[in-house]
Amino acid sequence: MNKSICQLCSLKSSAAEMLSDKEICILGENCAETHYNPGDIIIKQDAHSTNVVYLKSGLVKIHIDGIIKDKIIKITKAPAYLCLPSNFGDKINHFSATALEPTTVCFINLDVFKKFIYENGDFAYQIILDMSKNELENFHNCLNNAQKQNIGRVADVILFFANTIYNSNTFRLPVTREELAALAGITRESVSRILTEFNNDKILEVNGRQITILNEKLLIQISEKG
Amino acid sequence: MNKSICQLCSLKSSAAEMLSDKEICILGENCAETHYNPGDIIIKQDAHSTNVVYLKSGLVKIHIDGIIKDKIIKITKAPAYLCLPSNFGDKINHFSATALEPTTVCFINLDVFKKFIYENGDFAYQIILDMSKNELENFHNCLNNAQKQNIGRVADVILFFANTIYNSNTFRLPVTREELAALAGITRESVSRILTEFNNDKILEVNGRQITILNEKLLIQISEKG
DNA sequence: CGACTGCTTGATGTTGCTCAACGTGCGTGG
DNA sequence: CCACGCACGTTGAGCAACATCAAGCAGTCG
Repeated sequence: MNKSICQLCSLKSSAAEMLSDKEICILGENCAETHYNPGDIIIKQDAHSTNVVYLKSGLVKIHIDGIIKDKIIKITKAPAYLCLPSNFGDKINHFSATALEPTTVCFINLDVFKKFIYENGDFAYQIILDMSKNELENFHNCLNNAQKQNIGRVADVILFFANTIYNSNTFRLPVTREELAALAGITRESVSRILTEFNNDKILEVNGRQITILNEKLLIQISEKG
Repeated sequence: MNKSICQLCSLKSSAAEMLSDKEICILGENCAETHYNPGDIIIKQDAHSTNVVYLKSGLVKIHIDGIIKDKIIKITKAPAYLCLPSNFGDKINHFSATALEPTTVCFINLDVFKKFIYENGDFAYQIILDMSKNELENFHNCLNNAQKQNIGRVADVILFFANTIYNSNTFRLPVTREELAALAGITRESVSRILTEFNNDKILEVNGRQITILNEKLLIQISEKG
């Protein structure tokens, strides 16, 4: 881990942009940067949550060991704070976070972070904005998972990677079929079947993890109508 | 609607407790109290979100018109802020809120609320705490709905009313079977079947909307193992 | 009394999970 | 270098869980 020079950081969060020079200095002294490779565990579920975790670059999955099987809550792209609610809730990490791509993370001292909230209204407001957007997104996901059937969920996940993560209709999945299933809340067999079906119907071109969307309109339809 | 005298209000939120006398005064001038009866709509989905909504007393359901059918996101008991994320997100209400019992609500001017966040760190921190707890709860719900089968979901909902809403093993459901189904994410027929099954197995005593939990231990087991 | 709402129960069809078999690529150790 | 185990992926068959459809009942309101 390195003490980071936050003044020079070009990847500040919108909240950190609100900090004064003096506060940025304090941040730098209470902040450690770490690098992770794909598969590395960044946060472990049920561990004590002692730091705010800022995802500076990279891609991670937020997941939880369910009673029965692992469930991936969501995929988060930098920049983002990871699991703020765990920091302020009961101080226990409710989720694990694992890197999917090479990822850089800053661990920020929780007390310093709190101090900023107390003393810098603009900072606090940005954090609240951030949490609000997050929660709305989560609700959207929940609804999908609650009402759609398998084919719609898979369509959803594909569109999510295309639109939100890679901004491209052709991309390489950063996850296995197993993880895809955990994300959609179904079995890996079902994922497999649906992907080959999409391939046969010329909706996708599937080649291992390489995906190309051929008929986006239809895919959106499938995603929407369930 | 009445201008409320916030100074004398005994049902302040933990955030409002942090306000100074002067701020409470400002709050009083920018706050309107309204009463609702069961079935009354408090917030309407897709409407412009112009006020912070504080649930002072009563019980409401937060729901959303899905593509296919209505889904109840959750049941919220006073005291609580309703839908803060909608206020700070895109200013559109993402959910509807409907009273289930006689309910009192304070509408607070959003600009005044923001001002408090900017200028009073304790207030901002309490709001963040509140949102954090909310989000953790929501995740818990999401997980349940994602992994459990029908019988476990119904057990969950019954335990929720017993433990969280009424703090008693005998209570009267504030919702129809239809709403119970929308809350558990299943059909009303399934709810019906499972409740009679619970009744036959002496787990519950079901008498219309009147519920008594006879075998809580078993009910918890059913809820946990899915 | 008829219309309506809320609830229950049974019959039937569909969805998707489980289980099992098998193919493939990769790394390890003999 | 080959044999083997292992993770990942695909495919098919059977079955359980649920939704849907349909019918009927009780209570209520005009």
